[in-house]
Amino acid sequence: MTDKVRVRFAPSPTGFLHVGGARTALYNWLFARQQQGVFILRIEDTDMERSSEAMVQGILEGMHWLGLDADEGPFFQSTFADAHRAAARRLVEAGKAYYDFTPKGETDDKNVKERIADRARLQAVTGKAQNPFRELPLAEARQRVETGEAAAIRLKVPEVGVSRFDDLVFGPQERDYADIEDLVLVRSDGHPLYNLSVVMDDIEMQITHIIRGQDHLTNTHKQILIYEALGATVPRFAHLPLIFAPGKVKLSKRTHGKVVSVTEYRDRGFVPEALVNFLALLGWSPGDGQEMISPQELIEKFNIEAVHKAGAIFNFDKADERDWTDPKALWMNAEYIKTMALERLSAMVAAQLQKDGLWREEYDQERREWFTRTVDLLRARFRTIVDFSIYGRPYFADDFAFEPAAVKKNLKDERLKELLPGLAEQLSGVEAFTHDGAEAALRAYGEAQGVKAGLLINASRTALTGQSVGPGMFDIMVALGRERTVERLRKAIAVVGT
RNA sequence: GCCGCUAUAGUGUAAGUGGUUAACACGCAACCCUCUCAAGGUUGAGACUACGGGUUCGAGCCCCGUUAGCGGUACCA
Repeated sequence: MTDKVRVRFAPSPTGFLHVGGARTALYNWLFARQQQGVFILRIEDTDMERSSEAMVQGILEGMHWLGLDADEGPFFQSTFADAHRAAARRLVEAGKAYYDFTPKGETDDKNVKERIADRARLQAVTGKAQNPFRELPLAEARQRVETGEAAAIRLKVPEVGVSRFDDLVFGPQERDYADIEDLVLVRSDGHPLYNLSVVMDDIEMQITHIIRGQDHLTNTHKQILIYEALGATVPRFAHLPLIFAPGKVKLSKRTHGKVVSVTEYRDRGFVPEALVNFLALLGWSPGDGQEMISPQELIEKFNIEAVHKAGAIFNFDKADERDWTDPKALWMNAEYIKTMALERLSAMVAAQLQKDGLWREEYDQERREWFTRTVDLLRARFRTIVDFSIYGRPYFADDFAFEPAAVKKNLKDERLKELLPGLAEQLSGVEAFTHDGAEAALRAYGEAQGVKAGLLINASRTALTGQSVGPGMFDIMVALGRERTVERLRKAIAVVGT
């Protein structure tokens, strides 16, 4: 490896980072880090109408959150439009491209796909005519352009032969030149088109490996033609299988909502490494069955040639609030929450509580240890950081709601109106308010009252947290402390039997 | 229409150069733990490897065909 690896992630400025784009960015980043190469970010804003600073912000935010910081950039493709136009003109001068004076056709109301098919069917009978301007003498063409006549610039594609390249993921690819039209490089209004722009920029930025979505696979042949016309070295290509929504349909924000946006994962309590881990495994695996892989390990183990060829489905159920995104991603996030360093988790939870107005300065002062211990107690059954604010609310705040189902299940027994205050009384008299101390007191009280301990325990859980599930009851009591425990047990009689 | 890519349980992935009951994870179900479960443990259901041929003693793996899905095909990116 003599030349330093240089890769780029080149998204359109759509206002947010798409999970598919995030995976593409991730694979580029992994490859760059592994090869000690350079990772570049370039915004493909050729389509001027669709771009603005704000549209780029979401992408930057998403990448930064995931930890995929670029070594160079962001660069903006539109900045280089003049160079692209100049290159196209050079190709014309060199006889590798030509001016096409055909008036720009009217676009009817049919969709693109239909128009293309119609034209193809027509050509099947007519026979494909060669562009009449392809062989127009250069001097004549130049003169017409100088008089102000509008002309697009098209690349001259060889009439016979095949184009070949070896894709790192998809293997050997070939395409007949006869199947490739003389592509437009620059529109008649002077606007350089995508295929020219990417190639020019990739040459300029000395990109060695182009890692991108499979939707660019067949067009790669066209781009190679441009590289060759320009006399540039053709880089290596690695196309990535697409990520689909359930039903193998295109994953789009329009139809699938925010699940496709990376910042949504941040906002809904994902640990960035968890999403990175999940995304990495969507189309690639280390082969040894390992699933929990840190970014550092990913860098070591990642192998572009082991990337899958078949598209993957990003599984989620729009109707299910709990499974708002892929269940496996959620599971993975829960694993990270369970196993990550407690200090870091606590910091993330603290930020979340601050955001939701549940934070108290003392959690970082005299109750710091309590706070960390509580986070540790709760993390076993939470799947996102946001869960700490929602399901963890009773632990961090005194105003919390009673879940109707929990009340119905655990606070139905009318006897509880007497038992709960009684239990509160008992607990306030316990000398050591510890897990075992509280348990002993509760069981003794249950026995004295002739009720099963389970009734009191389950009722207490709901009385203390409003929920029917959670950590072991006595752990909850200790976490809340004697005072709050006693108070909540007494107040809960208001909801008994409701 | 034409060109191309792909095809292993519901989902994500395994199964070096063809070799035994197709493995793992998520999800799902049941059971256990028991004070709850959305935690933990155990077990289980779920795939005639898209379909049809062929080569072979033997095919998820090789060959041919079919089908389906997807992508491309544009003065979109």
